[in-house]
Amino acid sequence: MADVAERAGVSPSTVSRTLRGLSTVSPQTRARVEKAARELSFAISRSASSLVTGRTGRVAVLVPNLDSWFLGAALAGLAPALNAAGLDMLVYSVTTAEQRAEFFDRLPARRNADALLVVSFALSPRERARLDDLGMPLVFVSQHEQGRAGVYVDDVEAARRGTRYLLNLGHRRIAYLEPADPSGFAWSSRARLDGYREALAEAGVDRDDELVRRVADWQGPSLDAAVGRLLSLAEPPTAVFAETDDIAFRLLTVLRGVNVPVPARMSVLGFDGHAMAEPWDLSTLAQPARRLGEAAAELARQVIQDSATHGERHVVLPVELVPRGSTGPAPGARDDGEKGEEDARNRG
Amino acid sequence: MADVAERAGVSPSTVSRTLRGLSTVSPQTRARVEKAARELSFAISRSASSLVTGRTGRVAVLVPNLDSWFLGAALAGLAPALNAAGLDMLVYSVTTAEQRAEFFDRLPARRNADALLVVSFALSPRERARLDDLGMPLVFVSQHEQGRAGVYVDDVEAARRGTRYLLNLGHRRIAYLEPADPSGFAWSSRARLDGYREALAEAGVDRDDELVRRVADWQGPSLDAAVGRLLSLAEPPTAVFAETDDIAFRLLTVLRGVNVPVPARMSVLGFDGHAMAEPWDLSTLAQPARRLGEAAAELARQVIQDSATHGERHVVLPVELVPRGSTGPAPGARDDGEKGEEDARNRG
DNA sequence: CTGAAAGCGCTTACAG
DNA sequence: CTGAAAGCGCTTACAG
Repeated sequence: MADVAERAGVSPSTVSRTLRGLSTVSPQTRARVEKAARELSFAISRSASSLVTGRTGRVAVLVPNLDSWFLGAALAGLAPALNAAGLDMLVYSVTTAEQRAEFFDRLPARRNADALLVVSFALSPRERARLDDLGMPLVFVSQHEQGRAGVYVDDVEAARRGTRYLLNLGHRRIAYLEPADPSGFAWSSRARLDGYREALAEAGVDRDDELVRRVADWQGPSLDAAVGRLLSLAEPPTAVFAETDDIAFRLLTVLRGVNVPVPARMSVLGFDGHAMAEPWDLSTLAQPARRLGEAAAELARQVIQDSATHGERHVVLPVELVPRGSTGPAPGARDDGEKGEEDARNRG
Repeated sequence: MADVAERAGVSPSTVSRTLRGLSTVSPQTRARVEKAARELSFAISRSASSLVTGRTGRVAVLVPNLDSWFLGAALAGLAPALNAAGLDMLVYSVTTAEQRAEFFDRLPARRNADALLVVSFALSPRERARLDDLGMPLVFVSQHEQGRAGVYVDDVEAARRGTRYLLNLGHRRIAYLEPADPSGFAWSSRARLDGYREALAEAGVDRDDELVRRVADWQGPSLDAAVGRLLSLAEPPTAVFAETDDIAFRLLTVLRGVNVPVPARMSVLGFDGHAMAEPWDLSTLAQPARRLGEAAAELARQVIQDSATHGERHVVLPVELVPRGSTGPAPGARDDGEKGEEDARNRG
């Protein structure tokens, strides 16, 4: 910066003011400084400036993994939005206990990032306390907590709508497949399961916990086992609600392999709005992952600007049911609408 | 740091030495300092230390998007490996011309990151020049360039092997589907197409550019059009080699929709080793995306350590053909091996 | 093995 | 509108 000052024939103070866009610089001076900076390909040292301002211009993002569709989409929304706000994005993917200890031990200091975005990550009480200790402004993404800034969807309501949709198709035996999270790192609210149960209760369908099965998160045989259990019940389900599209995809594969036609014999409904849901013709509850990321960036900006009032900023984004070919009427269901049509046809 | 020094009854110099793990600190002093630091939840300010050392402890990663399977997997390998080396990961997703100008204008200064990883991103000559000007150490990931550190796979060889596999199944009319990159941001070497052509030439199959079609990168109707073209040729293909698994997935969907059985009437081979390839039963050339990321982290470390000798570090990782159900013998092909078996069976 | 002092490259009152 | 000076929180020779 001293070089730029010399070349432009001004003081470092003036260079600093010019480069930060302060208005208290005369146009001629500004022009000279900008020219000098360009000629020297000068780029400011964030380290030095953050040392004095106390702001780093950086936001840390904590995620439980990086190779899931949801996180990719959320980051794809988050990154440009942060950059547009002049913030850099530091990504920490914490998947092992060791990394976890490291992260909370070393990284979160207020001085190394202006805010921490916690994305679908289940903080322990101790971790929470440590972050608060450090005065780290927090934004929760795809999860929420009282008195904390957060952006998420209404899982209960969405799951309720999804379940109602299946009920409306005449299904009464509706199974629910939830992912087991072996690491326990991912945040889970059980909200989707709650929504599922509420919708069944509303419709007067008896709760049957045999229909709720937990399956290993990614690949592995436990899905086959779950399907086996469901198909061998005295009264097997005619529809399955999968807590994530990833599970739904695997389920579709298993069903195809064991010659259970979808949706003729089994309807399948997913949750996420995964990019592959359309090619798979999977009915799903689409959540706006990208927009969650964008909203998170906006919250981050606000929380950094005044960390006082950030407590109660909650942004809830909508989930849309996208009906596709993987769901259909329950086999043998007495669907009055369809019946009516048939009658009409027969009369015609 | 001054607080810690006071609490431990030592000088800041000693605190600094302790925290950096220098051996020139007596065990008792070290213990006292560490205790004090813990009690104050002290975390060092990277800004201050990088101001004096000239190192930021950060690596910038430039990607053309964030929501593709490949980048997710690569980042999933990269992030923990960088963290393990004590480096933070700054992610820049540059997808529009505006972001692109911003990035090269503002961010890459040597002082704000110790190295830049360029992942599948096509730099313009001017951008290259600017980065060199700034003395930014570069590592190319999933792309390569003479005299530059890089980690990638041998696309030519892999595509050659994939094509040979189809040839060995008796296919002679093999189409090739390549993605169109509307933004032009993604790096492309044409290497896979070259490998495909080489294998055909080796086998004495005439080159037919009617069989090579470019399709829009993501969704959209252009794939249907391409399939229409192929199926309406005088001599339609019996196999399709898709440059990416994403294209292959969409192709499988289209083929199913138009009642072309796979692989009976059409074999489909992908490229990537996408996580969904197994559930889709898609034959593919699997590249080790995660390991590419890990290797990139290692290269970054080396390049930072001595930027002098980083020129010629090239790491080439292997691609494996994973045959699955989407590929089979060409219809009507005279496969001597199978013929032999049939004869044997008939004799038995 | 430990400390005092200088300095990294900025920003920010304070003068003018 | 501009400059001189102090200081942000570290690290690093230099002494001892």
